[in-house]
Amino acid sequence: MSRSTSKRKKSEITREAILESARELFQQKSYDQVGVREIASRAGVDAAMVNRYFGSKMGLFDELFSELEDYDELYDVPLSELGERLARFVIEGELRTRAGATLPIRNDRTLTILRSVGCQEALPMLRDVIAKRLTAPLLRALADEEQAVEKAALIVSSCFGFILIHRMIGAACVMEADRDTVKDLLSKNLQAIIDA
Amino acid sequence: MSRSTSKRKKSEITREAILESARELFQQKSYDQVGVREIASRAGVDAAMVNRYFGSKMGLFDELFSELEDYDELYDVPLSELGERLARFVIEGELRTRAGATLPIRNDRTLTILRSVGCQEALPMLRDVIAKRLTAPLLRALADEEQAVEKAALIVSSCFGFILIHRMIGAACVMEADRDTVKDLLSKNLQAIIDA
DNA sequence: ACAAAAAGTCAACACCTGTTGACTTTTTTG
DNA sequence: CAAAAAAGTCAACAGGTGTTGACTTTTTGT
Repeated sequence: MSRSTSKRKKSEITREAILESARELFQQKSYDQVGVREIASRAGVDAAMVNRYFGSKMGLFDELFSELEDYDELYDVPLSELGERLARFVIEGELRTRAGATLPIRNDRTLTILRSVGCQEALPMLRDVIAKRLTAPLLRALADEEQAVEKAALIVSSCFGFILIHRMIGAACVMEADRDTVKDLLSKNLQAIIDA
Repeated sequence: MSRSTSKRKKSEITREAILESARELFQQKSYDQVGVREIASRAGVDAAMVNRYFGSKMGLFDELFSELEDYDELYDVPLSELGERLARFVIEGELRTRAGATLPIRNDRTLTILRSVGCQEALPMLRDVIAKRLTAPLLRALADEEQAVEKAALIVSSCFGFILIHRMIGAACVMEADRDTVKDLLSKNLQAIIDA
């Protein structure tokens, strides 16, 4: 009944401020290029708060992937349409259903994974996220297909590869390419893997 | 005529020792996870030697890409065979001609690129290497095709993506996949992009 | 309103980083 | 052989890192 139940508890606010700051920064830079002081100051709090709320810098980083969306929705479509859906997701960064509604799935966290994949300290956890959260649902969707494992490996490679080259490296060849043409090519390409 | 012309000049030896040490380490860890002291000690010299011979840590890193092989050879094959050749190169890491000779092309440096692609300091240079040394020859090979830029973008994405998932992340789905099946799928997949 | 508990601040610790300049040792040259 | 030049060593610098514990302020429950 005290004034703190109407507003969110203060601790919740700063905790969320730290998380939001970390989301932004870890999407721009790799794990060891982002300092706890930088995260804290952007959140308007002291650096020690990171350790208070998340135990350690790695604890905070870990938390970013606990809040990862459920990717089963992404694959919840007839196999004959999966290629196109994946291409849209990879290139547009978000996913709209045919009806026009926006699914709560964005691939921002994929970029965060890629940024820090060079950090030995973070790699084991990221590998785990990729396996359990991203690949496993795809494998489930492909379960009835022959060579499901190999197809999944190639699909994951292609998707990550495109996001890497496009959003992270910003390689010239991709930036100069026509967006719709690329989307069409990628769409048919992914579908070809599925149908192989 | 002094004894130093028979043996290689001492300075050449340590210079090469530093380079070899750097090649190994930067292939295993990212740019900012490898220290100059680590490089030097593995080469059996003092850390200050890195700065003496290469100006700075970044100067040494830069040097690793000056010695990059010429990738024109990789694409010097009829377009109808390019898909298979790229797949072999990506998966096996080296390239044998039909005759059995080994071309002096390895994709080790590709791994070095991927390891450090998360480092803001190194990214501009790596982006340049990708554009000028890896992508440009491919674009030349595809010059007569329609949608050459878009096809190149997708091919580069797929190749980098596979090396990323396979050699760097070591994701479960790829490690469990049957090597020959994956090679066959990737080969046909890349060829499909070329022929699209 | 008072005491207990939670939240936040601050300074310091121990360690590591790339780089530099003075110094010593080795090699080459005249 | 002696002097000049090259090669290598060493210690220190200035800055940054994540983390911690003591302390102060704010909020909570009675």
